[in-house]
Amino acid sequence: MTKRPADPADDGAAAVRQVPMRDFSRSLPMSLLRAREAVMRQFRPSLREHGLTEQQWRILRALAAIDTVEVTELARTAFLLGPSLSRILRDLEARNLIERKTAKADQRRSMVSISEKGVKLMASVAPSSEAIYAEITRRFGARKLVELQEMLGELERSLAELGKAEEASAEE
Amino acid sequence: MTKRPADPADDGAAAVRQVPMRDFSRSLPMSLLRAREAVMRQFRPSLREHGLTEQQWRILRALAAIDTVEVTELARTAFLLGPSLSRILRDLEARNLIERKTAKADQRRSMVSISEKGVKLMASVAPSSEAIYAEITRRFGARKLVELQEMLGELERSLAELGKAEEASAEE
DNA sequence: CGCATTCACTTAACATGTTAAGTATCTTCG
DNA sequence: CGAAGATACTTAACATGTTAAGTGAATGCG
Repeated sequence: MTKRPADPADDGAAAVRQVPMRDFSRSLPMSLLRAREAVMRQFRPSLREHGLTEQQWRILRALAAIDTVEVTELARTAFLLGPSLSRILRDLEARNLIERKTAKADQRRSMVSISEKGVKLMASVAPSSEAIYAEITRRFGARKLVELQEMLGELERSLAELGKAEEASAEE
Repeated sequence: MTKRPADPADDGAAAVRQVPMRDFSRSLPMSLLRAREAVMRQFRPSLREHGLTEQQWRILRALAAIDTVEVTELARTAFLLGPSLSRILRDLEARNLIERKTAKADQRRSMVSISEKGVKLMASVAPSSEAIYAEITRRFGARKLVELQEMLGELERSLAELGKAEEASAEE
């Protein structure tokens, strides 16, 4: 048992377990993941009843507010990656919930808007969705909710510029 | 007839939709999603260099701390759904990063543990991972980080029992 | 004991996340 | 003008999220 290499460069596989890192369940990504899941768990059943996924609902909501947008801008608004958005728009268009037409000025751009049917679907989902949000707010506390969201925004801003320097210096 | 200029900005963006709901970008799920993405964006490149996804890393971390667990318990610890875990364990086992053997007492249960190779891989990733976490902590502030995590935990607890009553009354 | 239930996973099927490659269009600049 | 580069998507490929169904092994109970 006293067999222990004095050289710190030597790995000593057995020693690894003595460095457990932070308690796993308390890591920030985990906390965020669990919190978000707790929230989304409330919404999913209602959305599902209306045949919508969380992301599809995000897109419809974004479209309802913006009226008409190009795909790239919609991706930023709904916080979806291009490929995901591309697939979802294809499906939503097939279900006639959105409409698409290429911009005249720039044939590359595709302008997206919510359809009449999409508006109606939103109207049928919104009440229950709002009710759930209200209940969450009530349980957690309206003031704390605002405070939490401010902290989340601040965290986001704190990390916004992190990792840009590397790309600039290590481009290939 | 004067041919209308192809400028799309002239249609006046007709009356904004009626029921705007909360500002979309300020919804709680969105705030949580964005914050988590801002954090994970920092870790992914490093993990990727070592051939690991976020979830695979979660599993290895959980295993390193627990030594040996059954799959269901691991799912709870790593916060993964059964099917996802099942697939990932299959792959990690094929890469010899974990080991599996069915429990003697109960043939249904499968006991999972990290392998020697898995331990070494962890040791090679941990330093950079810890450095990134330290930088995030430094940028956001250690105290605020703790505060944020407490709020997240509280939010989670607030919603823990929500939605259980329905199932009890509306079982099919 | 025997059989319906429950349990611990695993498979299946479909949707999204993530990165890389492809395609068509537009822009730039010689 | 015209080829190189930039843009705005779209496809492809692989991994995970999510729900439902399947499989084999315990358990409960008459």
